[in-house]
Amino acid sequence: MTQTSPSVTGREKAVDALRELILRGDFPAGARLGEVELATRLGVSRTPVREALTRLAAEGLVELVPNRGARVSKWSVEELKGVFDLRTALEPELTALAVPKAGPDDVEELDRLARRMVEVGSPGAGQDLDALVPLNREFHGRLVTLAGHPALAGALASAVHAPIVLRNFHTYDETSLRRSLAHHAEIVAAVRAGDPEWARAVMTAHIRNARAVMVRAAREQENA
Amino acid sequence: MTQTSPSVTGREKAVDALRELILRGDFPAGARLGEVELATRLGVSRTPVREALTRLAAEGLVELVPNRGARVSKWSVEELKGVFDLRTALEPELTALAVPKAGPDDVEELDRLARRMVEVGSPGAGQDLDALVPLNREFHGRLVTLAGHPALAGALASAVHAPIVLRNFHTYDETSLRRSLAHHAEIVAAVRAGDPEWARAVMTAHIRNARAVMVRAAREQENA
DNA sequence: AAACCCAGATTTGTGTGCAATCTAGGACGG
DNA sequence: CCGTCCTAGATTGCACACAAATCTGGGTTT
Repeated sequence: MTQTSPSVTGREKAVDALRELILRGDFPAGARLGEVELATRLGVSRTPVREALTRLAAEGLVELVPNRGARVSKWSVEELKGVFDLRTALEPELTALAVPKAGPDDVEELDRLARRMVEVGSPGAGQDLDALVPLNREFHGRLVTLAGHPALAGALASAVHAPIVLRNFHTYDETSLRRSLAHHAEIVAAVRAGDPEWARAVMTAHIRNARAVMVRAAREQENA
Repeated sequence: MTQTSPSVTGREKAVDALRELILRGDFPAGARLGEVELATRLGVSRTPVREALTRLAAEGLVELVPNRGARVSKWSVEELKGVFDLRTALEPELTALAVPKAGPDDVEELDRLARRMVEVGSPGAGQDLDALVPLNREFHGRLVTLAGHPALAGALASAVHAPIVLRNFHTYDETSLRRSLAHHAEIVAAVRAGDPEWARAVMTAHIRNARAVMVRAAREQENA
């Protein structure tokens, strides 16, 4: 679902820039997004900014209330559950589809990403939870791209955004984090073995593990 | 996925009006959508029209090419298959979720819709395939709403649009059409019986039947 | 005759002004 | 003291104007 076209128009530039800003966490969830503020920051006028906001609203990244402007989306516990239900319905299937399409280079790259995540994710001196976010995006994104199924991928895209905005890896307890990293490695093994059902099963477990972590974190935050 | 808010702003008005125009078939698939033309037709300026177009593009109803305007979406055979894969992944699940939430009134209404579809859909003097389209939308829409799962429903929405734009019932052969109408009745029976798995299975069959019909029709059209 | 090229016309992209709406804060009355 | 009303500032929604890009048709060249 990444934008691959040249994007010469200001609107596309604004969409990509703003999406990246939000996904990278420059704006906290719930933050107000003033049109003039964004226009200044992105170096364009309000018009392309408005169009970018409507588009990101359609992607689910921002919420748009008439006459009251835009905010970075927030998710209630129930909404978060729903988002992970959606991932559960789609991402294991996409993973299974990706398996027969993965060539040696793809497996190699997935393996590299999984190993790198273990490096920066393991507790200790070198741990860097923020570095985990882009690596994780890349890992899941590669699998989705390999699947070669734009319709499913498009439907999944908005569901993948939610946990990213919530800066997820900081909410993992150590056990769940290790489990999650192990899942990545096991998915690579399944892909290498050419076993779609194995990959599907591990991805399902991976998502349900993440769901448990995120739901617990969101519930705690709601009660605070 | 239906817009329930008052929608006082011109943009919302434009989105809803334009979506309805496209779904009702006022514009054929692939038709060019000029901004000034739409602005005149909807009685607003180009600005809200542009925002409506970007939103409908996100819903998958229109395709937006930079500097070259908007067209009503067309689907290749491969894309159509993908869209039905998405429906297969989501709609049976939503149907199963709807079963325990349906009250007597809901069952009654679904039954009424299913019967009405048999009336206007059965070959003979009273057959009116165009009248089938809104009834079918209503039937599936009710089930989705009952499920009470906004995340899944949102992801499904774009997938439901595609067959509607293609004015689907004209492409059904008689056997497939009777089968489709029977599915509706059987889903009502499953809901009445409170059996989610039954409902899920029939909905899966319903979608695969539709998929076969649409794919065949699209392939013929592509070879013409 | 076919391909190319170039200007005019049309259409989209962007900036900006103004009206409508919302928000914050204080004055007023209970 | 608390709640309501009202006003001022700020922000969004929309329309319009201009700039940039694309499309069309006719004429020229090979």
